[in-house]
Amino acid sequence: MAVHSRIEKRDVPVRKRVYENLKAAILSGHLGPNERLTEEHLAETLGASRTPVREALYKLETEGLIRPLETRGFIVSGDSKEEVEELFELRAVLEGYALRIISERITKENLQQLGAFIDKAQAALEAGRMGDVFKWNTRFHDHLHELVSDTLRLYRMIVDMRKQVLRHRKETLQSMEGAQRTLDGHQKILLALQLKDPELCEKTMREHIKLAKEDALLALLREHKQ
Amino acid sequence: MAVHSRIEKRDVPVRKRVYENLKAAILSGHLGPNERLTEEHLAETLGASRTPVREALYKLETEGLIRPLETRGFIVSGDSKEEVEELFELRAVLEGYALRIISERITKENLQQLGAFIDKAQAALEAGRMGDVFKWNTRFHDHLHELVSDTLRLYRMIVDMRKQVLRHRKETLQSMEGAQRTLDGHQKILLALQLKDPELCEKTMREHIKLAKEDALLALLREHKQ
DNA sequence: TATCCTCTATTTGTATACAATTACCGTGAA
DNA sequence: TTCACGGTAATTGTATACAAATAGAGGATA
Repeated sequence: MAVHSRIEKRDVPVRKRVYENLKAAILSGHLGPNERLTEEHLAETLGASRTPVREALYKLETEGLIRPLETRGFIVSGDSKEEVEELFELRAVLEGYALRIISERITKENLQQLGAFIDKAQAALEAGRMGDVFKWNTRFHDHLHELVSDTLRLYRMIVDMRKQVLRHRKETLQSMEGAQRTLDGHQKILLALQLKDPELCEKTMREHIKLAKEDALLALLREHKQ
Repeated sequence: MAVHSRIEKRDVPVRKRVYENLKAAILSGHLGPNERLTEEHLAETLGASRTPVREALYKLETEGLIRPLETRGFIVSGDSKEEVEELFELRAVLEGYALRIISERITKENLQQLGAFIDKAQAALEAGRMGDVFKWNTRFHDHLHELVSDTLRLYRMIVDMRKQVLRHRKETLQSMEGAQRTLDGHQKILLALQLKDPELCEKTMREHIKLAKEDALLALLREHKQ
């Protein structure tokens, strides 16, 4: 056992482990918004020294997941209406642009693959397996993202934002109507891609994400009302 | 003298100073592409310990200014044709979107101010004071950026990219035709804003930055030919 | 009782120490 | 000459130490 953990430590840098743990804790909601973070405490909790913790904190700061307090420490960024809105707006812009690029380089195989994901999600929806709907929808987007993975900056930004969005999306997909709307959106995206119309692609993706934004905002509202 | 420098140190954190210095060195070309960076060496040069240097390095990495070597150390990211292209493309998308937002909230005073910047740049151009042309053009963009400074993510991204772009723009504006084209672009942007047409605003800004991209690529080509 | 001041406990910023990893150089054998 | 091997120097990852800054509590004074 001791040996095993030592091997793990050798392979994965502590800094990385700390970073991933913190990020997961924030995105999963384990560390709630406005929670205060101090280096010492985190270091203890995560079983590391302050050095890697700081590095993780600074990285999370540049990603906007936490923000520095005026004087000392950080707090987890809240998900105010404005912030959620901004996040989705930016996603809409970036993913819209990405789809424009994609439309110019997509192959028949890619289109088939995307279609297959939609079909699987649709089948899952009809069978009421919401977990699977989520899974195939995720695959759909992942497949699209892969297609711009060479455009490194864009790719990074999109993947990053998508991760942040996940914390506002758990509940959204739990409603059948929401899920059906998402699927319709994917269908439209596929159509735009098949037409190879960059302009339409960009527009369609923007609208798709705008819809997701509305859902997320509604969910947020419900959450705050409780 | 010693006292003075000590006061400076007290106000500005070393980490920040190191970061700014490194960034400036890279953007100004003092640290050329493919230059190898080691913590120890940088720490010595900048008169700091390794801790703040590391922090600065990691930050620069997330910004894409440097990239980690396979095993150890970092190198300054080169400005390959692809990277420059990508940078400008993304700028076009983000600033286009920003102008769309701006068009919905801009005031008469803002429009007048922007017009004044254009006039001053034009006058400077006709007088052959290229330095001033650059200055007023910068003010023009800065003024626009201020108008989205509440949209924090977007604002940060734009400001960041703009800084990175500067290293590809020094020579561009030295040609009279290039400067005149830039000014024409600004005039068009102002017009689109006056019309309060979001669609047109986005399109116009994209085109404006696409032009800047062409200039930058030409400059890059010249540079590589030498 | 309210306010200001001081002292202490936290907490962060920076430097440094140490271990582990990797590159680099030289030497020897085929 | 070339390749392989071993050892040393360089470099990084992490922990820790220490100083500076700050918040917060408690006491003194009005």
